[in-house]
Parts: sequence; C-alpha cells; structure tokens
Amino acid sequence: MTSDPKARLADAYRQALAKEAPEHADAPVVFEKPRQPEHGDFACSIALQLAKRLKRNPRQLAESLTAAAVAAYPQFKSDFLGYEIAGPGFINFRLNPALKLAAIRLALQPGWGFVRKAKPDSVQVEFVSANPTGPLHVGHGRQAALGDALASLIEAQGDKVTREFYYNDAGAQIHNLALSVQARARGVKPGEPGWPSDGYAGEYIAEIAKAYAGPEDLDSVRRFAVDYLRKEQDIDLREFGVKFDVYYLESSLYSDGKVDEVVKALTASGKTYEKDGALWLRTTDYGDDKDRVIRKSDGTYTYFVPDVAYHLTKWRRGFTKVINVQGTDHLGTTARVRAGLQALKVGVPQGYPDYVMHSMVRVMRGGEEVKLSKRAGSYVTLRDLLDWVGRDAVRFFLLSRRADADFVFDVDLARAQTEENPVYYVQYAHARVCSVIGQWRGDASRLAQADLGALTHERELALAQRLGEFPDVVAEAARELSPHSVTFYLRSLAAEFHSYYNAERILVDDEALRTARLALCAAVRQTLASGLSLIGVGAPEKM
RNA sequence: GCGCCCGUAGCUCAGCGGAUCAGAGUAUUGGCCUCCGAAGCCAAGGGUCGUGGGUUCGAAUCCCGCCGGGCGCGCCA
Repeated sequence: MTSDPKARLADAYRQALAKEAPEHADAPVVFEKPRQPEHGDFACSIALQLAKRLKRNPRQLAESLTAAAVAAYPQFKSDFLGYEIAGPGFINFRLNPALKLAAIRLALQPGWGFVRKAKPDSVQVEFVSANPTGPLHVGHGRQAALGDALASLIEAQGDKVTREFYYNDAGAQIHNLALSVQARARGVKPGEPGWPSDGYAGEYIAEIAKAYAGPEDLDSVRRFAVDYLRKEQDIDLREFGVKFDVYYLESSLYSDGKVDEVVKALTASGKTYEKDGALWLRTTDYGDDKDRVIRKSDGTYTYFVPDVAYHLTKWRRGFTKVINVQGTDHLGTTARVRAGLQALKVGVPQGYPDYVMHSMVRVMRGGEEVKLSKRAGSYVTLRDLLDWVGRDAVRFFLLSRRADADFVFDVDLARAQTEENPVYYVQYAHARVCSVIGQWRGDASRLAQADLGALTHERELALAQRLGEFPDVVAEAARELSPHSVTFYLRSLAAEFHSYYNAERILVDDEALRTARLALCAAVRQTLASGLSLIGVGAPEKM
C-alpha cells in the first residue's frame, strides 16, 4: 500500500539506504511536518541520524541518499515540486499543489477516512461495567466516552467491534445494596442503629425504598433494587448516546459452570498450592508481583476466578483483540488477569487483553474538590454533567485529554462556560460550512467534478492538506488507543476553516472559483462530520 | 516501603519512537460585522517544559537521583 507520496518516498529511501548503507537498511525513515511553512511540506532527518554512524558529512549524505531515492521514485517529478537540503542536513520536500488538492476529491467520496478490510478482526471493547449499586458517576462517563470512541475508531479501521458491559449482579456489593434498601424501607437512615455496616448512604437508596412496594424479604428487595438501578443506568447511557451489544452477567459464569471449569484447569496446570487453608495460584510465574488466592479458606472463590473465567470467554468467543477500559483504581487487575489466562495454557497470547487505564476524574465544585465515593454517596453523577452541559459538551470535554492524564472537571466552570466550551467551536465550523453551501443554489453533485486548480491561495492549500491528514489521524488514534488526538485534529481543522472563511469569500461571482471553493467547503463539512461522529459528538447544521 | 502513572503559560491541557517543538484553548489587552453565521477572525503580552545530573553535535522528549501529586499493593469486589 503506497497510496500516498509520503509512503512512496519512504519506500524510495529504503531502497536508497539498501544501496548506500546496507548495514542501516532498516533505519526508520520518518517524515515530519515542519511548523514553519518555509521548511516545506514535510521533512526528513535520516541523514542527521546516520551521519555519525557512517562517519559522513550529514549534508553530503542527505544529498546522495536523496539523489538515489529520487532515482528510485519514477513519479517524483509529478508528486513533488522538489526538495532541498537545509541547515545541518534536513531534507525538506515540497509537494505538488495538485496532490494536496487531491484530498478534497477523496474527502467527497463515500467512506472517507474509513478502511475496508477483506478479513476484519473480531475486536471487543469492554467499558463502563458498573455494578448496579448506584447511579453512574463521572468516572463512568469518562469510560463511556473513551470506550465508545475507541470502538468507533477500530470500526473505522475495518474491524468488527463488540461493545460489552460486564457487571456483578450477585456479589457482596449487591447484598449490601439490598440490605441498605431494606433498612431504608424500614425507616432506618445511614448511621442510625440498625443501619448495615457497609451500607450505601446515597439518597438514591431512599428513592428505591420509596418506590418499592413488594414483600420485605431480602431476595425480593435485591431483585427490585438491581432492576431499578440497571434501568436508571440505561437511561443515562442512552442519553449519553452509548449502546452496548452485550451485557454480560457475572452470575452466569457460576450458573454456566465456567467458574468451576477454570478452577479445574488452573489446578490441573500444576501452578497451584495450598497454604493457610487456601488454594493459591503461582501468578508470579507469569509476571505478577505476588501469588493470588483462588479459593479462600472458607471454601468460596475470590473474584479473581470469575475474572479469569470471564476473559476466557472473550478468547473463546473469538475476540482476537480485547480492550478493557478501566479506571486506574483497577491497576492491580492487569497483571493478575493476564497471568491467570496464561496459567490456563489454552493458547491465549501473553499481552491479552489490552487495557486502557484512565485516571479518575476529580470534580471541583464551589472551589472545593468533591471526593468521588460510591459508598459515601456524595459524588457527581454522569447525569449531573449531562444536565449541566449536555451530551456533546461532556463527550468532547472528556475526550480532550489523554486517558491517563489527570482530569479536573470544574463543575462551576463547565456550567458558566457552556457557550465557550470548545465543542461549540468545532460544531460552529460545521454549521457555518453547512450554511454557506446551503445558500448556494447549485447542484451539489457537480462539486465532486469541480476544477480544483482554481484553488491557489496558501490557506486553501493548507486546508486541503489538513483534510488529507484525516485518515492518518484516525488510523493512529485507533492504533494508539488515543481518541483525544481526533479531538485535537478537529479543533485544528475547525480553526483553519474559520480562518479561511474570514479571509476569503466563498460565494464569489467567478463560477469556476466559486465551485472549487464550495468543493473545499463540502470536503471540510464531510471531514468534520466524520470526525465528530467518531467521538460521539453531533454535527449540527444549525446552531 | 514497593510498583505504575503524572509535574509544560495565571488556569485547563496537547506535544514525549530527540532536531523544523516552546504549543492550543481559556483568561488579560488592542483591532475587525453596509458584504457567505462575530458561538468567528487578526494581533500583543505571558513559560530557564518540577529539580539536579547523565547520554547526544542536539533533550520537554531517552537514562539515573531528588522533590511534589494520583492510583495500586486483602483469603474485598
């Protein structure tokens, strides 16, 4: 696949290297986009990197390598205006403007930025996975935004993605939930005599108790409370625009015998031993920092066992790639789960599954930090954020930084600055471009055939070139599991469009120029809409 | 104490397979609507990239120490 000139040029350099410096034939040939436009459209520092090892003058090396590369690149003259050796030995290339403009036509094709694969991989993204013991909090919101965007990005790379939600519907936490609701229904409040020791103090417990009209037995209360909270979570997720393909219940791992099966397999692996009345697994043999208990001295299993059983089902369901989106409070599970899967000796790859860990969201309110504590009940919910700033702004904001970066969500600021949120900047660009195209009374199908040669301004070439980066941005975001780079790309694309829009009139009298500019606008609209949809944000035509 | 992550402009954060990498948004200041949407544009000020070493011709980026912060280190889930 050498569809773009950069890849063709890299190939040419690799051929040149094989001849000029066979011992460094595998040196990475990297092109960067210089910040200063006078340094060309992209630049290569390969000569600087190799000069010392080859004991050659970097500028001379750059010259001879490039001469060889150009010789190995038949279309060089049509793809490039030329190159120059700059400074200590940089090689700067200038693209033929026609090539930059070609991105406009590509962007107007269906499927722009998306890859078609003959054999799609089966990928699973597991995220949110909140237990039904309370409303979703902002951390879940971050996971929902991240997981959904990651899934979309991987789909855009041509793979088949399953969005999955895993939850515990029968463990100790659920028991505490039932006890809390039962106590509340009897008129006992948190802290009062008779309140369960690990009870949930949030007000939603009182709401559930109030809504409950069934018999007093714990089992009925439990079923009602779980059902109530599951529905509430679903409503929030729907409003957030997230849909799951599979909801996987932890309890099914027990009822299907998968937990027993895993215990047997682990025991048979010869990696277990008895100590202090418990059964341990030598996870340290697989990179964990300490061995783990699988069966407690009271005969019950630790949660580690269903965790392994669950991930075994992922493997058996044919997911060759699995991404778990979790908060850093689950940091310890990575090594454990991977070690457990290895111990099963059923051919699961070593790094399976992948993890995207995000740091917890800190919430500032009234100048003070609100601690996120599910048990205390005094945490900001996803619903709060949705009510305050809306779905698009929450999504965009939550995807505006790296997953593992600390995140301070200033509630007061988010409320006060609703209209200054960066999401409006990008959405406005989309609405604006829609508005211009809407005012033109021409035939939209003509735009794809527009003579783009009329576009000669620096801003137009830069905008076209920016459009051309979109597929790379999407591919890299998918590969690096970093949706935030799409967000940053959209911001810069919007900025470039706003700037262009202010500098040049689109609907000029000259028909050829007008049509060419409209084609550029249509390409911008398409790219903004595609990018926004990847991060789950709407692209309104009017605001 | 050990492990992982993070310290970049007043604030919130990008950049971190080294060079052409000192950036964006926001806040502050000054300009731009008789003309396609001013939720916009143009411009200015603002940082020895936590700190001290090391590697390198070249370090925000790689390595080590230190300081500061987050998370994890259960026969809890």
